[in-house]
Amino acid sequence: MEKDVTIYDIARLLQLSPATVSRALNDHPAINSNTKHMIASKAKEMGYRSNMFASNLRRQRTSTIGVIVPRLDSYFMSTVLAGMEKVANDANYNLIISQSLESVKKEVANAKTMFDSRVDGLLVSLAADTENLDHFNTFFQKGIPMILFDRIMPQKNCTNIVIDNVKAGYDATSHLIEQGCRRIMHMTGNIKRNVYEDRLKGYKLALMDHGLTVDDALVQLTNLTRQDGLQMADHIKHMASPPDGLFVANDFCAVSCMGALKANGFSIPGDIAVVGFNNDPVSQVIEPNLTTVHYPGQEMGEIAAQSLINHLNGLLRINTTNTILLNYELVVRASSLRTPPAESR
Amino acid sequence: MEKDVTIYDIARLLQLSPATVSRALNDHPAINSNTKHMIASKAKEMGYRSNMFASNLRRQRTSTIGVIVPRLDSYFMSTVLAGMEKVANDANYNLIISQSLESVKKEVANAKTMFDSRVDGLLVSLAADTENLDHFNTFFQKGIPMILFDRIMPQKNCTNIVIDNVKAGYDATSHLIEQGCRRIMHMTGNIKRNVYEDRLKGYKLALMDHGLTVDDALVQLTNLTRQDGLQMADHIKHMASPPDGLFVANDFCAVSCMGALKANGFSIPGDIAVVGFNNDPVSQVIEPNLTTVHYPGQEMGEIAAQSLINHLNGLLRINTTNTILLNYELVVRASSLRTPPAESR
DNA sequence: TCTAGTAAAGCAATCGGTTGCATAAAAATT
DNA sequence: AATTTTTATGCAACCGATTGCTTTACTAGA
Repeated sequence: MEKDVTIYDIARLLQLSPATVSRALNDHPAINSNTKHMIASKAKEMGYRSNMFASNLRRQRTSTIGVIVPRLDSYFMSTVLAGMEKVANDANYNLIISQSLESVKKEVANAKTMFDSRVDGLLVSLAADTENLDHFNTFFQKGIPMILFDRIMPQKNCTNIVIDNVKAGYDATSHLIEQGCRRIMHMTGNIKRNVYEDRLKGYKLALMDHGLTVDDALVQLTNLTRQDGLQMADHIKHMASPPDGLFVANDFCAVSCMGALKANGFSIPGDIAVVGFNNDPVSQVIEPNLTTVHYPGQEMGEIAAQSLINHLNGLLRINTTNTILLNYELVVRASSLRTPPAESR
Repeated sequence: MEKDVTIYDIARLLQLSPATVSRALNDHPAINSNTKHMIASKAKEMGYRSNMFASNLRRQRTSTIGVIVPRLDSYFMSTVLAGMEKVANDANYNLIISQSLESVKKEVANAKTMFDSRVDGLLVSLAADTENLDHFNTFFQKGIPMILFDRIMPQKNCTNIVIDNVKAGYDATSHLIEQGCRRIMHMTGNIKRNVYEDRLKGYKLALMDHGLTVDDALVQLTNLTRQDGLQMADHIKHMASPPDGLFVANDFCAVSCMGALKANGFSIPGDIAVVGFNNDPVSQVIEPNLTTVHYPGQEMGEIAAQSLINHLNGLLRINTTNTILLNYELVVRASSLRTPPAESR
């Protein structure tokens, strides 16, 4: 357990002052480039590593970014984090990641922890039942930048990164209509969350644009769990006139519902055509494969992290409320395809 | 953007020395309890938060634990991390989480980052192709404790936390045998990893104990991806005498294989009984529901984190190579049940 | 009353970089 | 040759909490 090498050790060996060593290692312009090289190689030789705590203490910043997400256990979130990690590593930032498990209470606690850890900035995707951003006020007051992604909420001085969920919901619903569906059910999550609210909006718009009426009985708000999917299948079974199309705002729930529907004798897509959301791997496990909306997690993570870091480095200002929209893609698979695909020439 | 409150501010207002304030806040015995209360309430009133960097710098420790896992996007890993987070928060430790994405290269990079961040300890689950622990040598040399969980590798001075994969594999295979299977195929991952190696061992032992011979053609090493599952189904379809039982070391892969088998006209469990591993939620999506091995992620995370923290606090020594075994459970579902369940009275 | 003992609090050094402000040496200008 | 400018480096204070050692103020025992 040898002692750590410090800039003082390097300075002593090279007959220089610690100040010079510090500047050299930070590539300060006032240092002669020969000196820099000499110091750099000596540092490497001695196995020097900068003491982040001394540095942070003096600089009053931490090179740490806090990340709060509802859950880690989705393919989507995993790719988001991979993207963030990549960017953060390249920029010499650390990530502190925590999950709210969809509860405001835990989100509040996480925010406090992040604050006490003095993160330089925050990347957040909101829990299901978060009503407001009051628990982030300490950050706003201190001018600590925060970026919301995917599960967002309008907020002054806060960049949002998201896909156009209204349009995506519109496309998904329109696709079902084009496949001949006329009674389309929409199953979604807590509409406090933009992602669900907007998909619902898109659903309604698509119906209206195609001359269909919105039947409130066909809009079902749930928690989108496996259990909810099963219950919905049961509900559909007992409906006087069941839907002929089903748009679920989450693949996993869609898939569990499909399984139960099949077990109850519904044919998919014959009786009911189904579209999910997120392009979770499970969508390719179920038979028939699930039509879904894909959007780029890795890219969303990279952009979120990069925007935050750029802002921290003064390269970009997040002073005006601004929103970055990413592209999505409707991935059509068998669960919704009633017409044979158009001939490809 | 007000300035932060420091112990000097508190000291000045209360006409005390910073030393006393520091000791009081750390509940030092030499401080009068009235003084402690007075300081504590003043600190709260002023919104004081300790500067971890000053503290870390002085104490030469970071109150940070590094976590390296292959991937974040499994239900299992998400629960593990939830458990770690809980324990770490309660003990005032921070977590730095990174994923190796199953690549040694990234694992090495992550280890370096963790080292430079001066984590107090490390919790690691190894990537698929990690051959040795050389990239953690810097930690061993410095005496920084490390605990391996789930994907482990024997190592001096390193606690391992794991389930008895041999026994679990044995139980899964025995269950299939009890259901009347005689040609049981085993599909597993890279047997560099204990989890796969051991499950394979258990599989072989069970066969032998029940008087069945091990047929190498029935042991398939793959990456356990969706694609691998599909290919395996195809392979089985073309076998002269297909297996009547299938034990897959991963639920997701098992499920994709099942789907393809069904599409090829195999009945499950009639023609082939299937058992998976991990109790992933997807096991309850597929029809028939998948028999699988459940083990407690949250608990594994809690125990790993708690053991590490105890060691850091000197309450527990990880000096001898020791292994903590957690319980698992074979969850029998329809995919393997050929006999009606015994009457429950 | 005097001294030893104890409880409570303060002094000052320390952890390892960073940075504003000198300073010294070399180069350029007059 | 004298002066200004540029380049390269050093000095020393600072960031905020911690802690070994002292000091002060009481209390108890002789």
